[in-house]
Order: sequence, then C-alpha cells, then structure tokens
Amino acid sequence: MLRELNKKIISSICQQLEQALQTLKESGALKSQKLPPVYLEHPKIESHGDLSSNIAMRLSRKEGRSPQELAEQILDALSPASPARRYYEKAKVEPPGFINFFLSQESVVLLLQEVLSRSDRYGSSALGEGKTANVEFVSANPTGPLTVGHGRQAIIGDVLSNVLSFCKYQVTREYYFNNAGNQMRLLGESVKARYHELGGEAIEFPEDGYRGDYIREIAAALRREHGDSLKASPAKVFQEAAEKAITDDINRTLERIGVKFDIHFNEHSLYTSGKIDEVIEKLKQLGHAYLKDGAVWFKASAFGQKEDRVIVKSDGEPTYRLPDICYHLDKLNRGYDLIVDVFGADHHATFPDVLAGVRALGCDTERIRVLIHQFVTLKRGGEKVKMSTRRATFVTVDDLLDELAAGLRSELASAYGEDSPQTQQPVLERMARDAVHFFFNMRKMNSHLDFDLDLATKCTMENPAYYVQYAHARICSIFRVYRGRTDTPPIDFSSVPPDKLKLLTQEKEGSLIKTLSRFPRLVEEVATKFEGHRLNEYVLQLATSFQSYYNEHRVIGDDPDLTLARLCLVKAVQIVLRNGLSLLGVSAPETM
RNA sequence: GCGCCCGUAGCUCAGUCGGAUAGAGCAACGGACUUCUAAUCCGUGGGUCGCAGGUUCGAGUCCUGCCGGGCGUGCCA
Repeated sequence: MLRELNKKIISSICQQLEQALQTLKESGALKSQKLPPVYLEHPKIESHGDLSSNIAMRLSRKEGRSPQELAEQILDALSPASPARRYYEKAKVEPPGFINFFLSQESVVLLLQEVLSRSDRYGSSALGEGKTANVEFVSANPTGPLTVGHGRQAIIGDVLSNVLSFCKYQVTREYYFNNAGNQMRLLGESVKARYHELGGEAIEFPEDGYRGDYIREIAAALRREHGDSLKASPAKVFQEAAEKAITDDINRTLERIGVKFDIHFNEHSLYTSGKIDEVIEKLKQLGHAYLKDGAVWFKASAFGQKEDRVIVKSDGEPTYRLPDICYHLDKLNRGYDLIVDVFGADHHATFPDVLAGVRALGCDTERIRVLIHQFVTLKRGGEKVKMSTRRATFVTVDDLLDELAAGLRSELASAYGEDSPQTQQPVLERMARDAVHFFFNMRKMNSHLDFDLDLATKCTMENPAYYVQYAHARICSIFRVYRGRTDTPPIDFSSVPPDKLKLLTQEKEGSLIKTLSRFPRLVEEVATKFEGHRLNEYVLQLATSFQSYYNEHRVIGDDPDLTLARLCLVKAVQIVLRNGLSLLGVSAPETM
C-alpha cells in the first residue's frame, strides 16, 4: 500500500487536473479538442510549492485566454472529492499561470514512513520486472593495461548495471575481449622484439608496435621462465603469453576497483564456432555483401549508411566490423529485452555500421542502446596529458589508485597520526576505490571528464565522495550515542506511529523528507535515460541538506517523542544515502 | 571538407518534455567548535548562458548560420 507513494501522489494530482479539464470541456468552458498532457514538476524555489503544473500556460494559446485566468478556472474546477485531495494542503495560482500544490503534513509523514518501511529496497522500481538486460562495457583489448579512459567506462557501466538491477532487471554484465585480429598480432610481435632485445640480439621493432614498459616486463618474465628457449618461436607464442599476462592484469585492476563481470566473451570464439563464416554466407545469400578488389564488402549503403564497408580484407582477414556484427547478433539471439553498449567516443563512427549489419541480417535493433561517453581529459601540473596506448603515454587506473592512496595517506597521517586506523592500507585502498567510483561517474557522458591528477592526490577535501560518506558516518554516530544511553529501547523504525512523526515540523525537516521522496523517481529516470551522474548530484544534495539540518537542530534531546521522530528522519536519510551510494559502488562507512 | 560531442561564475560542472529570480562545489573574503564527529555549518562578492539571427505567451534548453575545443572520418580496433 505504501509502495511508490510519491508516484501515487503525482499521478493522482495529475488525474485530478485532467478531470478538471474534462469537466470544463464538457461545460463548454474549454474549446480545445485535444488537451495537452498534464504533468507535474518540482519547482526550484520552495515558496512555489512542492509540485507545479504549467497546464494553463500550455492551453492559453489555443484557448485565446490568459494563462492566469485559465489557471484560476482550473483550480476552481478541481474536484474536492478526488482522492488526490488528502495529499496536499493547498493549491494556489501564481503568475504567470502556474498551479502550485503544497503537500500536506500527512503526505510528508507518509513519505517518511515509506522510506523507513521499505528500507534497503526504497527507491527500487518494478521497471524491469521479468525482463533481462545485458550491459557490455570496458571491453578493452588485451593489448595494454586499463587506462583512466577505460576507468570511466568501467564505472559508468557498473553504475548503470547496478541501477538496472535495482529496478528488477535481471542483469548480465559482459566484457567483450577483442582477442583476435591485427592488433593482437602486433602485440605478439612487439613482445617478441623485446624478448630478442633482452637476449642481446635486437630484431626490428614492428612499426606501430606497442611501446609501453609493460611489453618489456612481459618479455622479461618470459626470459625468466623460459630462458633463451623461445628464440626460434613464432610471434604467436609471444602473443598468447602477452594476452594471458595482460588479461590477468586487467582483471586484477577491475577487481581492485570492485567491478565484476558475469561473462567474458571472447572474440576468438566467434571464429572457432563458425559464426563468422555463417554471417558472411548469410550476408552474401541475402545479396547484402559482394566481392570487390579481392575483398568482401557489406552493402551498408542499403541500410542507411553513407558508404559500403569492407568486412573481409583481400588477405582473407575480417575487419573488426564483422566480428562486431556477429557478436551483436549473438547477444540478440540470447534473448535479452535490453542490450546496452557502453563505448568511448572513439567508437562513435563504427557502431552505426555494426547496427546496419545486424539489421541486414533481419534483426531489429530496437533493443540495443548504444551509449557513447566522452573522454577523460587528464591534467598534470596544469598541463593536459595526451594519452595513447600504442605510444605508451597513458595513465593507468592502477597508477591512479596508487596516487590516490598515497595522497590520502599523507593527509590522514598528518591529521590522525602515522599509525592510526585511518592510515591502514585496506582503508586507504577502499577510500581510493570509492573516490574513483564517485569521480568517474560525476559528469554526464556527453561531457568530457576533467581529471586533475594533482588535485586527486590531495583530494581529501576536494573529493565529494568523502563529503557524502561523512554525512552517513555522522548519522551512524548519532545512533551510537543514542544506543550508548542505558535507558534506550531499540526502535523498530518500520512501525513508528504517524502521530509521533508529526512532530517533524521544522522547515528543514519537511524539505529533507521531500528530498528523500524524490529518490524513487530519480532512480527510474536514471534507468530509462541512462544518466548515472544524476545519482551523484542527488546524493550530494541530500548530504548537504542533512549537514545543514544537523548543524541547526539536535537530534537527541530531552523530549523523548521529538528525539524519536528525529531519529526516524535521520534513519531515513541514512537509508537513502546508503542506497544511493550502493548504486554508485561507493561504500557507506560507519565511521570516518 | 564531412559526422558526433562540448562551450553556463576565476576553475570544474549541474540545469528535469521549453517555465517562475540561471544553481552547486572549489577558489576569494567574513563569521560559527563547552555540542549527536569542524572531513562540518552560516554569510558575502562573483554571469552578455561562445556570437548572430529565428521559432513562442516564455529559450541556457528547440531550429539555422558562424566562432572555438575534443573525438572520429582505414582493407587498424
């Protein structure tokens, strides 16, 4: 019954408005045949109420009357018998023609009760009930360590997966390993060259080879293990060893930031299973592929693309498009209701061809959502750092975590002492991980994410993750103090009577509860629009409101009833902070 | 050249289907610790929303053109 109360309030007020419009129409007071949709928004300014409708303004042109006048008329036509009536205390017309609703104290109490009774499920929506979703992200080639660019993608994908999961989708997190093709061959040749170099007989380093130090390390490890015995081995041997080493390294890093996958899909398996050949054949059969200059071309131009594309080169090797088409076909065939691809901006030009290919094979691509995120701009010493895996000018996620942990260590050591609990390695590691999660998800995907390394290393004060966590820890502390009192019975927060909660009459208490009540709607919006960053904003705003409240009012006081009511409020804030942080993959510590 | 993304306070960015007085953090300045954690709070200053047109009751938001930056534009991935 308390399920998704905020939604219920909004929809019943909308209904009441629609009814009023209908009544006016029937009585001839409204001439418009088609009425614009009614919706409510949260006004930015508190004096404008809690919910607001602009319906009068939208009608004004068609009706040829002033919005103000229309609004008054609609207000008068609101049925007092509507079930919506109990939710708000008053409704008011404000110029230029808004109808503003002010929630009743009863609503506020009900909203608070909903948070307390649903607890860790508060904010969860039934959006994906009975549906499956596949989220593909990171999918970095095993040709080098994870860079901060991949880091952003890892967190974006992780958070979206969490949110979909929270909305009852059955989520599969998937990592696509491009472990076939040209780049991998180049990787093998690069390692081979370094291996020979270390043996004192340098061979030519491949043009466009991978020049990072990690290539040398892999070569050195091979020497330690096999000595000189790989001297005559083909590049393939080095490629396999390198793939193994780099894959392990990537997985270690992912584990370090707490990002897990359900499926690691190997590109290579598409070849061994014969699916690649099947797709070529099928495209040819359907007349969507043809031979030209010794290569196989996909007729992308017949599917809305600008030009046709090579899918098998004249040397018989497929281009990346073919396995990509094949892979997406595979995902579609697995029957997911929703398929999300998270790609970096550098893939922007490639996915339309892939989707066209999938359509050419007779599948519709409506279930596929491609999300493109912009790059991470890295700054060090005020300078922008240019990153390239092949030229080895990159900052890895591991480096970043190390720098963060080191920076935190020195800050915390000077605040709490060298060997304090706050400066222990596991604590620092967790804080660094939390910071990375929060930071990488803070901006909308379409924006570049500016990452200032100098700031990150001293980010104790600057990182908003700590701010939110501090608010949570502070609430925990209130409960510790409360429990520390000898005469305090444990509270069952899910069944506090409404009349006790009515004592929450302070302005900041009301607005805090209203902020809490927006959480479920927000979660749904994040899940449907894929705007994970709004969670960061929300959680930050909630923490701010709480800190302000905390500073102004004491929770534990002399009046036991008021204390109880405030403990309930604070408990609800704790619940929502925890749920929000959990979606972000950020821990909610009990103490700081 | 063409395609996609971005341009909002000194810096980093939000800005809900087009709504009311464009917001936040940081930085700057001034205050608040006998307190449930000062990793906090309160206050002040700070804006031609890149530029120019257009659409309309109303534009940071939509359309067109231009300027500036990023990423693409492969028989690389």
